[in-house]
Amino acid sequence: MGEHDIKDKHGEARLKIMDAARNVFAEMGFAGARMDEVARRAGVNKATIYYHIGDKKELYAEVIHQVIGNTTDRIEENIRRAATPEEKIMTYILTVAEAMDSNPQMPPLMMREIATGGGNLPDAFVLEDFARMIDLVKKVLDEGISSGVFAETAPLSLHLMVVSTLAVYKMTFPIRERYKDMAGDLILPGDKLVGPFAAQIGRMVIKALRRI
Amino acid sequence: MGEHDIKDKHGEARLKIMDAARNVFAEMGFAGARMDEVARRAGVNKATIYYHIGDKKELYAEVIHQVIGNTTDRIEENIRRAATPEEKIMTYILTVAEAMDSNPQMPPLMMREIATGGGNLPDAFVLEDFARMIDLVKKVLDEGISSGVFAETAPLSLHLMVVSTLAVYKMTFPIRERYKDMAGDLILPGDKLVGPFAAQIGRMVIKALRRI
DNA sequence: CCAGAGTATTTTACCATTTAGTTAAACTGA
DNA sequence: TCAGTTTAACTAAATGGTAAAATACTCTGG
Repeated sequence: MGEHDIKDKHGEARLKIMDAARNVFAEMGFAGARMDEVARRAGVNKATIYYHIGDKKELYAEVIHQVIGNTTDRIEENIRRAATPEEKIMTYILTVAEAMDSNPQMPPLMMREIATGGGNLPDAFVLEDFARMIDLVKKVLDEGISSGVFAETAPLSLHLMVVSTLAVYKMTFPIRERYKDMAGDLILPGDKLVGPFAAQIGRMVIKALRRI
Repeated sequence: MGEHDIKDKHGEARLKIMDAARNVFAEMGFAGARMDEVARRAGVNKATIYYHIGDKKELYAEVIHQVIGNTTDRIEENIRRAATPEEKIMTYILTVAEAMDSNPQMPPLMMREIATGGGNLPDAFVLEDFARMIDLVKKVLDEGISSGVFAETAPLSLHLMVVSTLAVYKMTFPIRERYKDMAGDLILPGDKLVGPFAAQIGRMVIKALRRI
């Protein structure tokens, strides 16, 4: 522990580097990201990155860990406050949406990582975070199933559905924006998830989960 | 037209190049893809790529066009054969699943493109293909809504949900495989979409769409 | 409180490699 | 011969990474 805290003492350079790296990796992907660009945005010399963190791979792993861990924490916390299984599902969906809204680097990082088959994922953290998340969903589903409101459903299916739908909606904003004129009312507006879109997805998911 | 046919005459080099390029871009993304690697896999000198197709961007655009156009065609065709709106929705989902199963480069290409905000998308084709797809979904939904079986639903929401869920499931196969031992029954097996997974998603989506 | 030795951090300047793209020569078939 | 095609060889720029000098900071004994 005490290792992925924000930083103990004079971690200002480290913070600025991580912040810049998160954005650069999200925008350009691992291969597209440039160490020079990270240094430029962090307002730091490139060699400083190597001094504080390490090479490109280590920097990337650090970024992924930070983002995934942070989000999982939030969801776990919020879900506790809801009462019924249906409320818990809705809370879970809204919290994922909220996490993506307030942490816009998360969807692209996630999607790119998935697109590479997780090739750059550092085992250590990710397994833990990921398993924790699925387990969370499973518990809510089990509660709903045993109380008779939910039909039998695979937790992973549900989770993939929720996360991918929200992430893709978020990420397609520029594309939707670009083709707005031509497609008219077919195109949904906005890039905020929290609001009509997340609510609609929430309702659809709950309907899909219900017995009968 | 006659321009995105497989090729008229001695298009063997072109075919091999496109085939290699599709795979390399799918595996490595645009920035990660190397022209030398494409040439190597195509069994062709690098300069031949520039002679037949053009630079990296043109090659990429060609690949995207081929993949998206091809898939949209298939869905449009298959959906015609279904009778009721519910059957059409199921057909639509199964066809997307089938397209992804038989064209495994599609999900990663799609996801990466979405993750970059469509930055590399060539306007010309994509707009057309994309609009066609959404319009298709809209017609099926409208039919179901006016006949009273479906509730009002945004076509784009539905489409994003279906496509992203299937793509993400497909792409998480290596990750799921990797963590199989630890997570036990939480992890769904297999990488084929057509079968239990697509069927389950189909059922869930239809339930979600139903009035009441 | 301070000199200055010692440590941590940052920067400059650089290298080796990779990579997109080009050129001009060689080859092929009609 | 000649247009179409392929190839080897090359270039220029970009890029990940490093070594060593320069700077900032900390801590000690006087």
